Amino acid sequence: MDQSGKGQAGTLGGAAGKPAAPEDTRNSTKGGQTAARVRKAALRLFARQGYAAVSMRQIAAEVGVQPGALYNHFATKQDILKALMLEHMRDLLEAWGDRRAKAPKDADPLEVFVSFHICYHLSRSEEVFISYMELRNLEPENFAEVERQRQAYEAILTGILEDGRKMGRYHIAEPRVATRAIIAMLTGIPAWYRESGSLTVGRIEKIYLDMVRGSLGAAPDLTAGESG
Amino acid sequence: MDQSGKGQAGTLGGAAGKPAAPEDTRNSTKGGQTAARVRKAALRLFARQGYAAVSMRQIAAEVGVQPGALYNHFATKQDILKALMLEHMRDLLEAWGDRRAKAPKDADPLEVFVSFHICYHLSRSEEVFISYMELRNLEPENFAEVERQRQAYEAILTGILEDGRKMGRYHIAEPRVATRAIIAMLTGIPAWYRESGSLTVGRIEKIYLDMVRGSLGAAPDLTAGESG
Amino acid sequence: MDQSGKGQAGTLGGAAGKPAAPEDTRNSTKGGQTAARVRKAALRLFARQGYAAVSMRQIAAEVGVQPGALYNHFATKQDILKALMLEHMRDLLEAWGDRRAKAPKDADPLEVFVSFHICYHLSRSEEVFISYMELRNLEPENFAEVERQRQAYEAILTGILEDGRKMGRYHIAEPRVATRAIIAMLTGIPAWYRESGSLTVGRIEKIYLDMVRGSLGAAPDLTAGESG
Amino acid sequence: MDQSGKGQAGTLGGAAGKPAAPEDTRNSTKGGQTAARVRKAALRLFARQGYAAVSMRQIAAEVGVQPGALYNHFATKQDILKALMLEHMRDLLEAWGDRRAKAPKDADPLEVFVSFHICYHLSRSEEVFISYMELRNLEPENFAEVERQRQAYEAILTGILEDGRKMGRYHIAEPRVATRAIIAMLTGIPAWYRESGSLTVGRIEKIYLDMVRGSLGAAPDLTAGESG
DNA sequence: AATGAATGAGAATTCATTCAT
DNA sequence: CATGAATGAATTCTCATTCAT
Repeated sequence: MDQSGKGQAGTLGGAAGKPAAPEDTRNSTKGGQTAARVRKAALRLFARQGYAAVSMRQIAAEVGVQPGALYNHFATKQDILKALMLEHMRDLLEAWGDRRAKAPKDADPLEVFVSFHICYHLSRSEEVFISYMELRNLEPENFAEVERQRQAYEAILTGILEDGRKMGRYHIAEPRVATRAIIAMLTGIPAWYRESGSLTVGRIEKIYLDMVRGSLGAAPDLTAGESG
Repeated sequence: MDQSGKGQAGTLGGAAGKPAAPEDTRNSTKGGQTAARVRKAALRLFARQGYAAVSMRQIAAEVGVQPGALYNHFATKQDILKALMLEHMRDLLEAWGDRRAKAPKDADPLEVFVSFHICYHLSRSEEVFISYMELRNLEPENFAEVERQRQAYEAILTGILEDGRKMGRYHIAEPRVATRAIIAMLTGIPAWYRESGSLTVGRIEKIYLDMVRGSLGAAPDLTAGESG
Repeated sequence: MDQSGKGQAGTLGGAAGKPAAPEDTRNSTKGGQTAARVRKAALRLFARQGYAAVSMRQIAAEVGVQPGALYNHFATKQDILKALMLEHMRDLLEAWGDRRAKAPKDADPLEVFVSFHICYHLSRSEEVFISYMELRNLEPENFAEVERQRQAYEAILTGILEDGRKMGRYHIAEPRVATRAIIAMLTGIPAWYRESGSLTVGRIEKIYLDMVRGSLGAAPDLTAGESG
Repeated sequence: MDQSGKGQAGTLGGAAGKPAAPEDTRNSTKGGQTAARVRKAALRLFARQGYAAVSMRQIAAEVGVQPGALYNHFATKQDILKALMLEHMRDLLEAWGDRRAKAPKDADPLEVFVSFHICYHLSRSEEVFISYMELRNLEPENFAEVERQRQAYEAILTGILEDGRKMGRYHIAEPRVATRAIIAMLTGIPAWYRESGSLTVGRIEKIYLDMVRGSLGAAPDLTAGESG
């Protein structure tokens, strides 16, 4: 019953991002289409109101279907959440794999990661938001699976930091701590970013990359002037 | 059922809003004691399960009282959340006022703030957690009030950063962005910190202070060696 | 549980009358004053919302007192209703006694009764309304008592009708039926009467007296022209 | 617990308002049957105990269903009341339309109306009772609708009276007042009428018709002797 | 694959009433 | 005589889920 100190996240307000592609589940059948619409509706509603505050009836209404019909696609409400979160983590790791593969060999891995993280999190802000906020509503098994993937993702950055430290580029006391600090910093962006604001994504990437480098004790990137 | 150690991140702010009635937290009368116990029980439960997932029955059971008795102290469930959040923000700002007053005149303001933020957030992790997670469950008016205080709190750090920039100590493109980045970084700590872990609070303060300074382009503090 | 066919009444809207005199209970003590205010508040509320829909809390709020204080004056909510209804019937019969005593010996008893009934019911419309509407909410014993007094009141008119029949003035098949018909007709007045309307009470009395006389097959009263 | 024979009186009206959806009363589907049973149970219970004193649980128990199931048929408790009252008024006006159509051309309209009103109100006494007692529990919009129909019904009698006055048959000062007086008189019947009593409906009709005619200053109907 | 109706549990809140102070 | 706090039961209504059609 007691679950203390769980999942604090700050991407409040979230939801400014583009909706997940409906092809995610690659279903061209009528049922598959409905399942995708359920996922989409649940994603929006969970992000805005929270898993516990959203009813199956609300989701059904959003989809334009009776509540009972949802159970043709998901066995329980919990299963919808599980699907959203597991797919999000899987997509995140997949997307990182793609990005790394496409990056030039001589690119700064830290820069690639920071840029990727910011872009991805801004474009999938609802999934990201849910992934932080609703962890405690996952059943233990599902929670463990997501946690594993989260750690895998963190390990990517930790690896980059350790490599950089070995090469003398970064001065880091605790790579695991630095990893968390950086990811927290970056993940906070969607909480305040607005497309309508004055800052472009590119500018945000630049600012944050500089801050991240600085926090690692790295020499500033001299290919550009002082950021700002 | 217990799934501890879930992710926490986010930006924070705050301002000297209207204080809640001081009687709210009095402890002298019988009713005041019950009200305090309600607050405490709700704090724990909201932090662990989330506002929407906690029932008044649960709170009452925790307090050792019938559900109806809660309504002698709080008109609605929402009012409990409102009280917890407004009091937290008020306390946070008050605590900062105390800390700043006690700090030596020649202390580095950034260091004082970072140290304060980490200590306070580690010592009041449930309030902090709720303040991030349950914002969306606040009714608009209450939300606006909390938001005002949050912004006032952020303004403290922004002020420190701008002063440092004027003095040439910090190289910051966008103080508002830097503020959010730093607060997100610091606020993420309670999500992974465990008293039983190997890192002391003092050590965490040191590591984060170095990272924060670095992120601001400040010269490292040479009174100690490489942080570690 | 089953109370079929009870108390249909039509004095809807009621409540245009003057409040009952607070001296009803002849209490000059502080407590007596509160009791009177409870009665008054309950009268208004019962008339407007119905006994079942009014809470002790509402009554207390109207009186400006905490709910528990009501129990210093009435043992139960039912007792308030009982007091209002029994006092109303007692007052009605008392008022009739007064009126008859004051009437000139040669006055037409029917005219006196009709005039009395209309005036009294218009001036005490809330009590009247409650007396019809809330009969079914009286406990059986209290109901029986009120019913007895109601029958006593009806018997007054029945007596007048029977006297008139014996004297050949009225042509009535069933005096008991005629009694109910006339009382229903008269009691319906407060449901539509408005002080702000174009009809004075005097005019209403005239119209109804003519109708009542006609319904009894009496020769019209030639002391005035055709009513209208 | 059973206290029968409580007072009933009042004025009534009605008009050809918007018909409720005709599916409301269908009986073909399983749900339609349940809805009809809900209506029936609520009718009985509201008539006996009053709207405010009846709980959804009680209605559900009467229907033999769980309380939640009621909400598949009526969105709120208020909606049940609304349905009962609107349908009653609609049925009353429809029934009058039928009766008038069937009456011989040379029949006395007043006689037709009085006979219709008495019969209809004796045969539908629960609906009638609720329609008088629970008006104040209708939400304003629903109340207005019922009121409109009530006035339309009253207008039928007012029309008859005015026609009779023009023809010199009736001597009436205020047809609107006379309408209310007559309707109050007639509507009071179900409050005391018992099938087991000594008076037949036919006899009651005769007595009341004579009283009504007399109250209008009409010559008594000489096709029968003194009513009785 | 969807509907309409149902279940059984549980939600927030209110109720009449009691009682120590 | 009034208060503030409590009880225990009840209130309307919503919930996730099931299932025959």
